[in-house]
Amino acid sequence: MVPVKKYREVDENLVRQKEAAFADFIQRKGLKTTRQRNTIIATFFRLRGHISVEELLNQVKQVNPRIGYATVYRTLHLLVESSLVEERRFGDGLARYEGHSDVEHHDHMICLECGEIFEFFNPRLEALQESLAEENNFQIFRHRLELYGACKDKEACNRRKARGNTAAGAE
Amino acid sequence: MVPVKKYREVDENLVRQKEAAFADFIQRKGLKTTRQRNTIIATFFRLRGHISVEELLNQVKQVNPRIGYATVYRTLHLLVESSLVEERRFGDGLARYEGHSDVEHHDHMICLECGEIFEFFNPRLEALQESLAEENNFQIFRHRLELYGACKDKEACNRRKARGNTAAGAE
DNA sequence: TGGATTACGAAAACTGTTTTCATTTTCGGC
DNA sequence: GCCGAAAATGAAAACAGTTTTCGTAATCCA
Ligand SMILES: [Mn+2]
Ligand SMILES: [Mn+2]
Ligand SMILES: [Zn+2]
Ligand SMILES: [Zn+2]
Repeated sequence: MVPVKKYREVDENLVRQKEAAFADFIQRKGLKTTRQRNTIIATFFRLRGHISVEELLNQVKQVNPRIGYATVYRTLHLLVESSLVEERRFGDGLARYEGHSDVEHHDHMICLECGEIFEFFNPRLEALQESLAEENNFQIFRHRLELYGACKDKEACNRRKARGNTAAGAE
Repeated sequence: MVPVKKYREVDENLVRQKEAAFADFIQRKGLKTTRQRNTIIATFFRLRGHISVEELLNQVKQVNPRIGYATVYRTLHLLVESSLVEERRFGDGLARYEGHSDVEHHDHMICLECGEIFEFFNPRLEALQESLAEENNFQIFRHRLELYGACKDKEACNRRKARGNTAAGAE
């Protein structure tokens, strides 16, 4: 398995690069730069993991309490459209978002006990998918692979469960 | 690629087998046999593909128009709990259900143009997932793999698009 | 067959998300 | 700097799919 690059600390250079890329996107689309959007993306890109709308809004409100749900939703849609962010759905009913500046394409293993999400990437798996698509005369745009199960390390798993992990926290 | 077994016609023996299995499940759980549930499962098991609640209800109502949403939802939950049926979500916002009496475990390729869903199964892919989980000290209970893209056979794809396929129809 | 238990169906409630709409902000041209 | 068209905001309403409630009806075992 190829380990997925992980950042425990926020890489400020990367964040600024992302912010600039989003500004570009906004410009290209003829949209306007706003204080709220800046706050939202600045906050989002400094969060790790798989962030729900509510989690993001809570953080955002600490900077500017007047920002509401609608603007967060709208900004996330723009981030997805700009390809700076990907939407995930792990089956708990909420959309989660992850900036993939710091993690290239990857898939997920989700522990149903403790909520931990492990990220992985394997080139053979990707290649195999391509060859299966080929056989079927099908062209893949994107894919989604999720392995649901449980940690085998029960101590670590229980510890996480105890402190109430959610599906949000990857590593 | 290992082709997934497909039934164009309903296999009445299989359906009756499923009905019996569900009756068993109901019994074991101490629940009651009802006319409505019988109608719903009899209808469901005779449908092919990836069925939404609304599609199922429409069919069911042709047999007994008094049956409502709630009972269909409740019965589908029981079917899933009994492992006779699996719930799918292909990202169009609705849950879809498929009885896997006639199709063993399989994954999906979804054409975003025409809505066609191709089913496939590949042992190497399954094995590879297992070995990746192993490496990660993770035990897989179930998984979900979806390839989103487009048919390369554009004539066939357009034909299907023209007659308004939905994500429901797999082959 | 009585009666505790389970199921039903219509409607209300819920959840996450999107839309509406009145108001405010942005920003290119003057 | 100011104008004004265009875009964005936020509160609230609307929405879609699903779940729950609650009064009534059906099931099924002793
Ligand atoms: Mn991830
Ligand atoms: Mn299928
Ligand atoms: Zn765990
Ligand atoms: Zn197609």
